[in-house]
Amino acid sequence: MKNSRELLADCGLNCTKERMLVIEYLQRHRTHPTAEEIYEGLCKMNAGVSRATVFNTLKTLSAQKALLTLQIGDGATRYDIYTTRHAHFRCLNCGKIEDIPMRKEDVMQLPQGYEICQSDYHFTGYCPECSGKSHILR
Amino acid sequence: MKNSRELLADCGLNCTKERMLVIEYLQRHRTHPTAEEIYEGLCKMNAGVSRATVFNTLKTLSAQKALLTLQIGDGATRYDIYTTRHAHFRCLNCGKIEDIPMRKEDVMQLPQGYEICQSDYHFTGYCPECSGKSHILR
DNA sequence: TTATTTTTTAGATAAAATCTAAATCCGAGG
DNA sequence: CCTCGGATTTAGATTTTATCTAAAAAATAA
Repeated sequence: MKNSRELLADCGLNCTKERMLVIEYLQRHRTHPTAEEIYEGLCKMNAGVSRATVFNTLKTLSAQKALLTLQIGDGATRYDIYTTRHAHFRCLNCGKIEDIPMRKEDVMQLPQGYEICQSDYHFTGYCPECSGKSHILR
Repeated sequence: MKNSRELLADCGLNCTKERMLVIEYLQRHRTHPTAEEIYEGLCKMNAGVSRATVFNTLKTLSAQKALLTLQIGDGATRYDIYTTRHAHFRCLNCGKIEDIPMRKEDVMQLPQGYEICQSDYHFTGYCPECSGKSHILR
């Protein structure tokens, strides 16, 4: 796994303490957190990083394709520092968002002429742990 | 194409003038509009429908799976009244959102145990019309 | 019709993200 | 190491998107 300093250098971005903290938070928390969750996590560490910086950093890194942005239908944008091809699954019962491996043959080909910069494959439903349970809460 | 009255009946929803107007707007505008765009469109028609009603109606209809909600990464949620299986493509140059047909074999299978309620396959990039053009504006 | 329930409404509120402009930091060049 | 200029950070204001509230209106049931 690339460290935060290397990752920033590869993106051609200056190395700042704030950017490193955001990257390292995402590397430690593979839960697809929102900007707000990252901000609160850093606050608890007394990192002294402002909310605007968290948003700025996430925006800058995603412009460099150093992280994925996820709009998976439960409000705020979520972020994923692992950028190798995979799909996402969100459980309607427990709320967790899981990475789903994607094989090459799972990637849909678009008609000639489209230039793809990004693709997102999202599933919503009940995960194996929640699927068997009573549906009363639904 | 089902008319708005039939569509509401099929969902077990009361038939109101406001709901019919929202459904008919979506049937006439296959551009994947936002709630705000629908509201403004109805205002121009002097439909006298409030913003809250547009949001309420969209939420009610999507809970009944009578329409798709799209979070395709450019801000507000977008809506699509055509609910047969298809993917979406958003052009970074001209901004349009296109429907992309999906064959059965394009649908990825998840591992055993997952219960899928919804799946979304979104592509972002440059459409055939914009792909050839100068990249200066990017 | 009358009663009951559902829906609509305008405006207030909340949530998510961006903007602003002043302060601070980074790092290239000396 | 030090300085300078551009890049970055910051707190708070603002904007955007969506939801909440409770009273009024409309739809449905009796």
